Amino acid sequence: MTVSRTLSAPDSVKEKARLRVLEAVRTTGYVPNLVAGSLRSNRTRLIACLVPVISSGSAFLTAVQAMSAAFAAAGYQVMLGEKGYDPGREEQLVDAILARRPDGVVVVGVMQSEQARSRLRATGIPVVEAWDMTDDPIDMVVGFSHYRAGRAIAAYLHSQGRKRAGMITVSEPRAVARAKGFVAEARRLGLVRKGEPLPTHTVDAPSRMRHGRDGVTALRPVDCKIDALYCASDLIAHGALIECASQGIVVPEHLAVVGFGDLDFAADTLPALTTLRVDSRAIGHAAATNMVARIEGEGPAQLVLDFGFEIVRRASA
Amino acid sequence: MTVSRTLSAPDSVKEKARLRVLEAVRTTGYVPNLVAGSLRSNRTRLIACLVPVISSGSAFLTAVQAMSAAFAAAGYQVMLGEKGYDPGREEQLVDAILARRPDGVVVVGVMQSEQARSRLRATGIPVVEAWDMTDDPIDMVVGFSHYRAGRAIAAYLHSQGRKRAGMITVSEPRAVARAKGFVAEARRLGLVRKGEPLPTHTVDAPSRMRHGRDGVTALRPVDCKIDALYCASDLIAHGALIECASQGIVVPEHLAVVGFGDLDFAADTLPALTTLRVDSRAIGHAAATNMVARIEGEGPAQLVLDFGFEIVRRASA
DNA sequence: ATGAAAGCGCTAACAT
DNA sequence: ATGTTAGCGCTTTCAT
Repeated sequence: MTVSRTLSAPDSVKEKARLRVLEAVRTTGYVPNLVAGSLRSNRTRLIACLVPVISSGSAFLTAVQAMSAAFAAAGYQVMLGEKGYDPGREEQLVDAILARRPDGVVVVGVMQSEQARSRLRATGIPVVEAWDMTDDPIDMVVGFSHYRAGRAIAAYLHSQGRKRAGMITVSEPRAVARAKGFVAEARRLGLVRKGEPLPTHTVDAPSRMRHGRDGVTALRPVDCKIDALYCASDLIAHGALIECASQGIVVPEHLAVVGFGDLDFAADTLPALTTLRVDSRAIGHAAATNMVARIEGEGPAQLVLDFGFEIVRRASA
Repeated sequence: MTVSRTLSAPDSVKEKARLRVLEAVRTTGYVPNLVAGSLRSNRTRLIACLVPVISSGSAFLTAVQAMSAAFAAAGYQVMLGEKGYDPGREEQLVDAILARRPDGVVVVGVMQSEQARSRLRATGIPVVEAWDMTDDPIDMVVGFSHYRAGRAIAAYLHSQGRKRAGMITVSEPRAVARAKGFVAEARRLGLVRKGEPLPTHTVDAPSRMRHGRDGVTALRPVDCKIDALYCASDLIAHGALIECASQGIVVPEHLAVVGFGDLDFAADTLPALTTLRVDSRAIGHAAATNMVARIEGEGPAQLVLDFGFEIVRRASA
């Protein structure tokens, strides 16, 4: 017990005993067995973090990074799981995760599978859904509304005097929500021809610059007379800028281009990219600190944090 | 015991008993406690994966993704740890990790701290150092030589008739190794003026497109008469291409630009980026499968896998 | 094919 | 401030 106390609550041990213990720890190379400790105390100090995919250019990576740093600082380790975009996989993953008895689960993006959601809820374990808003949270939510983000982009383009909108979007739940918001607002503001669909090019996640190039080629902005293009990610938008340059379409004179995410290259494209910024670092940090507070019993019983977003106006729109 | 067997070795249980167990599992919502199982069996089915940083645009992310998929398929969960670029942090992290008794540790890039290395070695736990080669491995190594990669890029530029080389590099161990190789070979081949240093712009990790733009501005390729530029990452190279375009420096006529990593946007820049490709997916997969084989007792006693690299010739050089 | 006994290495709870 | 006892929920081992 004196060893245990020395390592977990040094102040409760007299200096003399503590020094003897630390000396013995050093000479023997003793490393405590957290597996045993976890079994007894029913606390693993493990957090499961479920992400859609591990891929560069995903805007949420920054949130994951901020989160993992904040958790590490509080003495928690992060276990990573890839949900993929398949609900069946989610259920398996949730069971594999729960078997390890994490002290908390962070879901980046909402969990699709209803069965997985109810399984999580049933355990009573703290859950943060990060990077999205939902009407029916499992537990805590920290993020922003993708639907409203899409609307804000359409409104911005309209406010800049644009007349006809097009978009390149991704078949991934958050991007779909943004696309819906974009279309709804674009239609409301007259950026879409009556009775016609909004010119759209849809690609599979995860986004790549290639998709932006292909999207511009497929949409043929000159022919279909659009003067504003929303892209579901900055990576796609960057590809669109490049394709425009190579086709002689002048941005923003002929075509305004808006991205999403304000990734760290957005200010350095030609022309600099107008985009929607989300404070990923803050979201990740808040997800972690609220989770830790909840676990350690000082947390909020309920929590819905909407961090919102802002349009970053640069040269491309 | 029949429950335990049903869940871990179903074939050793008669069908009747098995069905009863599975039915009970379903109705009670029983989720086995792997913490207890791990304590008794001394196997956690956890793999610790230590990465330099979680950041988009790092070429090794693809390796991490392939690895985590292969581990998941084999029934192992991945615990993520950020080493940062600070050796002190490495030691703390290694202790925190070892306390969880992972069945294996994957280090992306070699471990800097000698103390951390010997601590890992002392435990006898399987270790894979991935994404690099080293003369003094802790255990297994799967990767390629960054030094040779740097040399290959210099040799390629020389073979294309280039006369004077410059570079934009990053203060991160792997990039430093490449830079050394690049300088050595460039000097040997006469791409550097006698008695002068190779024109170099150095930035902090992780790389960003901004660094490429700043690097071109700082190096002033026209004034210092370089006609070949090596960039430590594709992201930096892309920034360099953009800055060249905005300054009217024509690539490749005035300046050949080579990147590193062959990230998925490399073919889509203007002009398309010549770069050095590493088969990250294969490296990640091999790291995982060899680790699993070793853990499960069928693995190689020793292992050094050099996956090499290839120059992908595109328009920029 | 199934069951009984023991114990993995800690820490909660209680005693001194 | 330190020590004693018991037990977390499994799996190994041995018995039937």
